[in-house]
Parts: sequence; structure tokens; C-alpha cells
Amino acid sequence: MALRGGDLSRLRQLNSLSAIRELRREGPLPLSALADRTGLSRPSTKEVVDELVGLGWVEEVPPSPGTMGRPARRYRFRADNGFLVGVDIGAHNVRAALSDLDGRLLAETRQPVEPGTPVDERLAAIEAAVEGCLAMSGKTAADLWTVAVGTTGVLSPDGVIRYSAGIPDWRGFDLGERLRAMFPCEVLLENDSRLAALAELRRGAARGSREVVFLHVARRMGAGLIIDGKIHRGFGAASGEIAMLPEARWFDAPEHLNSCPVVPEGTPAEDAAGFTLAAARAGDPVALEAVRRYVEDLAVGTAAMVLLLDPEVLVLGGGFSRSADVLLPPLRDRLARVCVRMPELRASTLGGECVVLGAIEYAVDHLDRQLFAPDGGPELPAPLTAAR
Amino acid sequence: MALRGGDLSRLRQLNSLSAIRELRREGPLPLSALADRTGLSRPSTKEVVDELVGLGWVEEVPPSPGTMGRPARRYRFRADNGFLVGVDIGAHNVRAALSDLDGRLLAETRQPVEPGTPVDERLAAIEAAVEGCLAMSGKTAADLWTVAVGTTGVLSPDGVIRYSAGIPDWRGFDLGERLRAMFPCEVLLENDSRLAALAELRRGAARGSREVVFLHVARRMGAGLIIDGKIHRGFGAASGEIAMLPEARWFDAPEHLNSCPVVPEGTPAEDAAGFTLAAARAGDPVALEAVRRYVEDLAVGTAAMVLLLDPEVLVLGGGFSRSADVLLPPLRDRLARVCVRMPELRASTLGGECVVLGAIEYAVDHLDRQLFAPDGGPELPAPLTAAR
DNA sequence: CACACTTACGAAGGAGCCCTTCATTAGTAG
DNA sequence: CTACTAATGAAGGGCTCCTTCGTAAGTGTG
Repeated sequence: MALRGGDLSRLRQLNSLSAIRELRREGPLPLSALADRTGLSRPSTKEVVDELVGLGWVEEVPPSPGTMGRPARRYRFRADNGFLVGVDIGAHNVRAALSDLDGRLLAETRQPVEPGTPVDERLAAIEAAVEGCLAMSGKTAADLWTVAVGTTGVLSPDGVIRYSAGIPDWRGFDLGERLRAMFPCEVLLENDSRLAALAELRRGAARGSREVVFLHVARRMGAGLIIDGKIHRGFGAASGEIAMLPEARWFDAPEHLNSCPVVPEGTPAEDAAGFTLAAARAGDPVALEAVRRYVEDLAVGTAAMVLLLDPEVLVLGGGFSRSADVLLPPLRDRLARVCVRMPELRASTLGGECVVLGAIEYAVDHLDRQLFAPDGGPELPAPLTAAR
Repeated sequence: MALRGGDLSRLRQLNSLSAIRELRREGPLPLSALADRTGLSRPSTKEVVDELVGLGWVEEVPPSPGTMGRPARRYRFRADNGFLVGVDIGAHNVRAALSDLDGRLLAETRQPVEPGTPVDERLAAIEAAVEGCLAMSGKTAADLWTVAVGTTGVLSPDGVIRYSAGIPDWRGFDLGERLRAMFPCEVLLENDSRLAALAELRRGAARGSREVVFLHVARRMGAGLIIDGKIHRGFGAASGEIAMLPEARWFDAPEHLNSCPVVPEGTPAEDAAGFTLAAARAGDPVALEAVRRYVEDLAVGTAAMVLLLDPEVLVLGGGFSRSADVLLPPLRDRLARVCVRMPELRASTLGGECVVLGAIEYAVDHLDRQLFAPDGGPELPAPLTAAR
């Protein structure tokens, strides 16, 4: 349950966390501004801040010059106390990004792989991508607090891959175990569409919403759900797998784009749809018809999601979302025919970095959960006391 | 955000709420047991309890006899400080129930109506049902803190009925406004399937779960979703309306049961399915075939829900759930073919009282939200200070 | 019926956290 | 150099909680 009282120290803890939260949100703040925001008096705020400075969570920054009166001492959250890594293990790329505790990006890398790349080689690519980020930003693995990883497929709650359409070898592989052995810090695993949804929620097309459906439209279809502002995993971490239902007509939908006559002979399968979408944008009637049939199929599963969840925003992401201008209008028309209440349809604004950014946000969330755990929660997390 | 510090009185408030919560959960408790549960020392607990007694939230009960040592004074939450009413406005019945603040039922009534009953007559039936409960339990409208109402159809967030398949006249009607005029207390409105889901979650087949799909199977199909232990409404309060999607094959599914040859000529439409289900239970092959086709259709929309949400439990409720023994095995088979992870399938244990009980639980939740609102929240609610 | 035993009660003394108040300090503006 | 502004730092007081200890109200036994 959420609320718990306790003794006086609990009150101090709450006030410390409150101060940390405000400092994280608003950057450097003078003492009196912080006092206003936390609702504490100035002397109490000072005491709290002094304690946090002593613990290493907060530090003083030079006062801002040119103000009337005695310059106020300013404090900021030490986001450089530790670092977070987000990883996107895709079929064709392994991406990694490194950020500080506020989620500000410091480095990004990419390692090309193939869907058929052997597992060990893929793991090596993951390690190389993270090493690259560490090297670029001058950090070491010991500076990492959390590594959050997204990959295609259904993950069991403890990180075994139950099923993956994109990376056949993944199936049955205990990714969690291997990653935990690889990194000396906390490792989080999540489905890539769900992380993409989180990224759009925090930094992309769905900012400000709490009910969001993220549609991953590409050669493989996927979905990530945000419900009440949080990622929805489901009881067995298997939510969003509506593509498995034949009647939803998602699984074969991309075939309309791949097999369109406008695609030149001998085009590799992964590029075919791009030709059709480009031709449709140029007005080619054959391509437009293929797109129409594609959207017709896409709309069935999508309508099921919208009718069931009634989201505020539906974000179109994944490879095909570069052609959102071609896809969104007919999709909107189709949905309007059956939906009780139309959500807003928007194109992803984050593109290929979606999953990596979502992983970073997921790691930030995890830190927040540790810090602000409602149930009396952990004290300030271990890395802190370890750090200094 | 959840956590906020504050001054000492905030701490006292937290501890008071903590004490109230424990007393509600565990019935009468001696002081030392309460101290253990809240984590406070005995003297502090005493002070908190004295204050709550003064405010009227808590009262002393006679000590339990026959124990060693000096008898401990025991205290209990005064659940009879106010009362809650739950109402189920259905097409054929208006049900009402009255409970104390802990949700313990004190009275129940039922008023028969018809789908075509005029709006004013239906409103009169609501009033009569509630009056009946008040009379049975010797209370007056002034004793009511909250009236929670469930009805079929899609409600706007402020209580206008956007659409209702079961009660045609409902469409466009401002039910919220009329009910607020009818009762001098807080009025809550919610979709009936969602309330049924809540009832099964708290008192029925889904106890202990946090991810539940409630399937209302009857002549009209509906669904209520529990996500993360809470009712999921969606952004515009229109969640769960998957029956509107033709491809989900829910809308016409009951027709398989209604038009089965085993139904005697001239049977009224609302009784037809019962004959088919009864014949299927007896082993009639024609009826079994009709049930098979019905379940085949039912399974499509259901599979969409399960694949999308990955619930722990799927509860079969509504009129047809009396025949769950006939329906569940084939439904389980169908779902197992497509689902990534099978949920548990269970039959409703609450039957026709589902919605009323859900409404009561909804009202109890509302009280809890007021009491335990995480964000510094309201003080103890107004009725209290008004009461004494 | 008196005694020992058990368990809870109630009062006293002390520590921690927060608040308000006020004299002091470090800047800018004229 | 002086007046003004705004933050600082220290002092004093109130509230909530804790621990400790002597007292009270029952049960069980000889």
C-alpha cells in the first residue's frame, strides 16, 4: 500500500526525496526556490540539502550573477553520480546509448548484425556497442548503475526468450543470465516495442498522455502499450502480441507492400516495401492500391486495440513510419468507421533511436522507483553510499 | 507524484491513516497489535487512536475475555459512520444494494423493468430500489456518503450516455446530471462490465490477481478490464468495446445459440440461448454444434484481448456463464491454439449480483482514494466532520 | 481466599525535526 | 560612500515520536 507513516526519520527521508525530485526536475535551484517547491521552511531545506551534499547526491554550483541582493547559493542534483546504458538488440542492428542519471545522452553507438548472426556473435556485438559508449564518454563499467536492454520477442519475466520472430536463434535463450554475467550492475530486460512506446511517451509524439498505443509497423508488426502512464507488460510479460491472431490480419499484412508490382525484380526482401511506399507517395495507382490493402489489414488489429483500450494517442512507429504521410490518412479513415472514440493518430518523432531512448527512460524510471518507492521503500540506493 | 514530506502534522496524518487502514483490514484490534502493524510505539499509537476516537472514525469495543494478563482495550473502525449504495441499471432489472463503509451488505432490492421502459420510469425504478434499501436497513438518504451506479453502454467521463445497445432510450441521456439531482451525496458512474470485473476481482473468481479480463457473455457481449489491480477506463471511458469490431465476431456470436433448431418455436428471444445451452449440456449433438460455432466466434475477440493484455485470469460472467461448464472447455481449447501464454479461465462466482457488488466495491475504493490519496490528499473527508 | 504470574496501561523524561523570528552579510544601484 | 535588496545563520519554541518504569487488572493455583 502506498502510505506509511513512521518515526521522525521517515519524515526527513520523505523531505529529502522531495528535494531530490525537485532538483532533478528543475535543474540548479537556489535554496529559497527549493523551499517553496518542497513546502519546507528555509532552515529545514538547508539542513536537508546539507545532508544530501554530504551523501553526494547534490552539489553546490556557482551563484548566478547579476541579481539584486545577496547572491543565493544554488544546488543541483548530481546526475553524473552514475550512468545508465540503454541497448536495443535488433535483427539488423545492435544500438547502445549512455546517459547520466537524468537521462541526458552522452554517447551512442551502433553495431550492424544480421538476423542470422549466431548468438555468441550477437552478444559480442552488444558488448562492443556498450564498450564503445563507455570509451566515447570516458567511463568504465564500474560507473554504470543500470543497463536496460530491449529486444524483439516475448521475454519471460526473468529474461528467457520464449519466442522471437525477428531473431530465430533467440528462442529459448537465457538472455538475462548472459547479460547479468556481462555487466557488473543491474540489468533490466524488456520488449522493444514497449520501450519504444515509453520513449514516445517521454520524449516523442505522445508526450503528456497517459494512455498510449504504440504501433510498430515494419516487416514484423508489434505493439507496445502504455496504460495509466506506465508500460503494460501483462501477467507473463506477453502483452501486445496481437500479431499472433490470424483474424487481426497483422501477420501477413506487409505482404501487400512486398509483392506489389512496382517493386523492381531482385530487390532484397527487406527493401521491397520501401519502393511501394515511395511509389504511393508519388501517386502511382498500383502502389496506392497495395497501400490501401495493407492499411485495410493493419486497421483490423489496430481497431481491436483502440476499441479495447481507448487510448488517447496512437503512435505509428517502426520502419514504415517514415511513410506515415502515406499511411496515416487511410488508417484514420478506416478506424473512424468502427471506433467508438477516435484516438489521435501521430507519427513517431524518434525514428530508429526509439528503442534505445526507451531503454534509457526505462533505466531512469527504475532509479526513480528505487528512490521514490512508495512503501517505505529502500533507503537511498546502494551505489550512492558505495560511491563516496 | 506520490511522495511528499511536510511538517510534523503531515507525519501524524500519515500515521492516523495507517492506523485506520489496519483497523479496517483486520477488524477490532488491541492497541499493541495495532502498534505492531503500524510500526509505531504503543504510546504514539494510543495518542493516534485517541484522536481518531475523538473524530468519530474509531471506537472502543469490549475487551475479549478469557485472556491471560490485563485485558487489552480493543478498537474498531466505525464502518457504520456512513453508508454506500451500489446500483445496477440493467435492461431488465434495476438492482440496488446498501453497505457500510467496509462494503458489508445490509440490504438488497430489485425492480423489474423492460428494455423499452421509458427513461422517467426507469429513473423512478432506480429511486424506488434505493428507497427500498434505505427502508430495509432503517437509514435515510442523509446517511449516504456515496452512490455508485453501473449501467450498460459507453459513458462519457461526466456521465452522459454516448451509446447503449441494451437500453435504446439511454443514448444521449445525461444520466449523471439526473442522478446527482436525485441523491444528496456523491454520485459515481461506471460501465457495468467494468464494475462486474471489479466485483470478481475483490470478492469473486479473480481474487488475488492484478491483471484480469472479465467477459460478459449474454445476449449482448461486453468486457471489463482490470489492469494493475485497477479498473481500466481508457482516456474517454470507452475501453472494452471490442464487440463493435465485426472481425472480432462478437456482435453476432449469440445468434448461433438463438437460431439453433433445439429451441422450441415461439420461445421469446431472451430465453432461446438457454435452451441450446441446456441441450448441449445434455449431450444433444445439434446443440453441441451450435455451441461449438458460438465459441468459435467468441474465441476470436477473446483471443485478441488475451494476446493484447496477457491477463492472469479470464473470468466468464453474464447470463450465459451459468453454462460455463459447457462453454469453458471448448473456449480453452480454441484459445490455447493462438495464445502466447494461456490465462486461467474461470466462471463467475457472483452471478447476477456482480454489478451491484462491483458498484459497492467501487464506492469503497472511492472512499479509500479520498482517505489515502497519495498527494498530500484531502484531510479526513467532510462527512465525518459533518457527522459529529 | 491470598498469592504469584501475565499482560496492558499511563506518566515522565528525552531526542529529532520542523517552524518562526531576527540580527547579519553580501551583493547591486545611485 | 550610502541606501536598498535578498539571502544567510543562529536562537528559541512546539510537536511528534521514542524509551523506560512503576502501576493496574485480569487469570490460575494452593
